Amino acid sequence: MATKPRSVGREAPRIGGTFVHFSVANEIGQRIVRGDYPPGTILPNEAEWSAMFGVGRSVVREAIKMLMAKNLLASRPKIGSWVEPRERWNLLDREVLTWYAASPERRTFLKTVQEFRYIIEPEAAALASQRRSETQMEAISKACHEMGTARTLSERTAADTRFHLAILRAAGNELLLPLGALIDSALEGLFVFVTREVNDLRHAQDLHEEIERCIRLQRPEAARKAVRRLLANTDAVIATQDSGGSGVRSAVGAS
Amino acid sequence: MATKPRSVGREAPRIGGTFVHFSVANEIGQRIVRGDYPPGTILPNEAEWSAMFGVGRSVVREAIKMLMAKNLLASRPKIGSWVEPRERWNLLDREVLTWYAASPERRTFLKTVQEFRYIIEPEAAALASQRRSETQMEAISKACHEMGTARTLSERTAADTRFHLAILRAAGNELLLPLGALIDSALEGLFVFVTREVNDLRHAQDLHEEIERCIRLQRPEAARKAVRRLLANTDAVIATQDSGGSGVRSAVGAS
DNA sequence: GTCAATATATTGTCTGATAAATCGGATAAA
DNA sequence: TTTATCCGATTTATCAGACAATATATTGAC
Repeated sequence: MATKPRSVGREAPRIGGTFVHFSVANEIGQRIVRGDYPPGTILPNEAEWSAMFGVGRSVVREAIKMLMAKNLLASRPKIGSWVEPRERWNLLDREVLTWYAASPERRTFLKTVQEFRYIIEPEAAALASQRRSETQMEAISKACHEMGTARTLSERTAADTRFHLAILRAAGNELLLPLGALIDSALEGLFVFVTREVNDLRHAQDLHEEIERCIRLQRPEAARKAVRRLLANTDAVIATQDSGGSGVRSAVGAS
Repeated sequence: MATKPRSVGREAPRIGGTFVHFSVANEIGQRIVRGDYPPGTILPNEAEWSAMFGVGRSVVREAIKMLMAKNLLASRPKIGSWVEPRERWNLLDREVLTWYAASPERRTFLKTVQEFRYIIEPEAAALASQRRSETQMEAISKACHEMGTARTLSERTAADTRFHLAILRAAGNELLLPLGALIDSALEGLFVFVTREVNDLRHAQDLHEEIERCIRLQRPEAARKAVRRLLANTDAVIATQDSGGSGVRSAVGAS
């Protein structure tokens, strides 16, 4: 069973468990967001991609349809496929955001996302403090507590993410949750973590617990302010690493 | 040119100017969001869709890839395609939101979107009042003025949309703009308009102009409050129509 | 020089065939 | 009886080759 014949009739049709059209979409999408093909550019035609990646034309077509669904490109007969203007891109898409995070504009990306959190999260916390059910409150408290007792950094980050998502869920708006999940997954995708001294960690934990308390006590305005304090703290961390580090594994966590 | 021969060699490969795979994706997507196939359901297979719509298999496959790109479904050999759980859907997508708006849950949708605007737009206005450039300010003022002088309702609505988008653009966050465009297009997709008496229209116009003024004078906090007032006004309209109307062409505009 | 017909290149669509993956049942073994 | 293994069937994944539709570019006519 360990060594099945595996009769490879053709060249590997799959790569690492994901399907080929997915890989191709990923590759082309990344190139577009990265800026290899600026908006307005006519992309290589189907045949060229096909030859370039060594896959069938249908695979290329399906990959392109996936990118069309994200508004990264459009196409018409005889013209070819072209990159859509940036404003049309569906930036609120997990994959697109991931590609963005991996692009040379990573710095801009970080600032944009961080600012975006200033808009979303305070309000979410306020809503959550008004509407959270008991079960939702438990989930929030549990995640918060687990953040405090986490032994490894990745454990802590995971709990942090759960904490934020639990708040968004408790806010009870169907559009808020995907938005938060989007941001979290984009940041997570950077594979970078907050590297703070213990003091900072302790401080961050206090800030999280304050948020938890505000939501428990159902105090919207206080919750809003608490979240703002937490975000300001993260800002400071970003700023530090930004100015200080050259290529220092710079740094933002889910918190 | 009006009556080209059109030599239809085969059965109409296109429908109303849009390509077939697009129509098919639209149809299947709408059915999923509408709830015809609840999450977890195995969808009809390629051959069935193909026969059902009278199109080739490649068209079905490409349509399905587009829906996969929106996380509405996933598929694997021998299993077929199944509807993904709702939490995975990319609700922050223009088309998905449009399908949602057209579903039986339209009521829920309206409430969710309206609440969402409470979160986004006040902050956007505050940011805009701090960062708007002169050109951006001109765009905002122009749209606001055109709202006041519009002769038809649809003209007014269009100007209203421009007004909101101009503010979001001036806020200078790359993630904010798609979000606003998303909301506007979703509401617009409802094909419903605010039907107020002249008094209400006048009042709404005043509220818009107040926002414009706050942004011009660069007063973030005042802008925030002005937007909240505008939204509250819209809320009232929705509530009225909600309780009053049976099927009364009920009602939300871009404002 | 302007306008119309034609050539051409590219995507859109259809069809048929092979590969891969997995479910379900049948069969064999403990 | 229960468990493990194998085989067949079904469905998507992929390939390959064809024709249709369409818009640009070229060419020709006036």
